Amino acid sequence: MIEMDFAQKMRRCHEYVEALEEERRKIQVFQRELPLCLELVTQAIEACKKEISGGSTTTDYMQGQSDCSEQTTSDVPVLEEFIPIKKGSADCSEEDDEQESHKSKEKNVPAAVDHKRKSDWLRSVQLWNNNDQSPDLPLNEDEGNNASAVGVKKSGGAFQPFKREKTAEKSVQSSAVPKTNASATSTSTTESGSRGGTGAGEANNVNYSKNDEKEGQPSRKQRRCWSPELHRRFLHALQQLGGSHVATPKQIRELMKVDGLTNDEVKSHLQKYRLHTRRPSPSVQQNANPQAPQFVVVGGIWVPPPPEYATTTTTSTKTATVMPTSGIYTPVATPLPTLSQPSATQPSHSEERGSHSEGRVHSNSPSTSSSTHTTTDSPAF
DNA sequence: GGATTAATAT
DNA sequence: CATATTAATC
Repeated sequence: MIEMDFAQKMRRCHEYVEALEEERRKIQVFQRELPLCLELVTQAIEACKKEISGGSTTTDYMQGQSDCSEQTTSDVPVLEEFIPIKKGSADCSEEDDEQESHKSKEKNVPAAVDHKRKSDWLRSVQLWNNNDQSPDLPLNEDEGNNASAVGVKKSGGAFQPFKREKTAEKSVQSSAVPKTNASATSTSTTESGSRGGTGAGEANNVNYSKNDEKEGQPSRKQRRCWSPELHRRFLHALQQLGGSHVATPKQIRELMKVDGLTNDEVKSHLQKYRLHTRRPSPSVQQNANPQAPQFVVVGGIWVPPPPEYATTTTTSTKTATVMPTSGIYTPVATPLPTLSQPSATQPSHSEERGSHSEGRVHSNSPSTSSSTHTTTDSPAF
């Protein structure tokens, strides 16, 4: 009883390694943005393999993949997990609860304190607003649904067209722009439609046109929320295009297949994304090591680099200790269920994928050509 | 693509 | 009320 079969252990190890490798393939594309991440994963893989091949007796850590509690302070802060943190903010959130339990449930959470700290920085830099389908932004995923990996979107109270509660008053100025148009109707009915027939019904676009008739007050567009879902797609697109540095908003938009999404919106988001992927803390306490990014993005969430990097080695030698701390984590990058746009509701299909003004021929090779370069350089942004 | 501006959130 | 974030515009 005390110990499970070695065979079983082995199996687990293998599975883990496989999972890791898969993740590695996924982030390969982002090696520029998250070199550290890549390296860490690689190291983890190696360590695991080593462990497997070598005598695997001392492997305590494999034990339930949910143990190692106390903190893994040492190394491998590796992709803990991601799961969009929610910020119960008003605008577009309706998620409810248990994200926390979500994460912690599967694998232990080190310590309350630690956890707190983490979430702290985690939430400090999120890119999206937590809601899935924004009230007025119908993303059209086809029914295939893609609620797969990322913590299952709660399709539950999906949307409420009018949800401006607290902000309502302030944003009233935009009141002139009742974004609550048709959305109410269609959405309300298919609230669960998060995966149901989402795209179909809602043709409502975000037209908050500046001035319709009277009032030449060019009010700004209603802020659109980048839900995790949206961001996810954004990332996917980015990935397919070969990275945030080569992707162009136009292309991204097309790949995302979200109608109502404009170029500028994507552009803006991209800008922010790049900003965040760079060096968030350019000021104080600069690391001696410019190579080590301050933050990296994992599955859309920015995570801080391990303390080790701050002072110690660049090429982690001590990596040997790397271990599969956090047992199984759910991959954020889901297979991307072949999005398809059911309804082409945007007149602005001028430059679809037929005319790439830019002759960018990115070879998207996320999965296939992952071999040679593993932990390599960090371009130093 | 980057800098500003405006609206919000904290 | 000041500051930080973030999306919209310039």
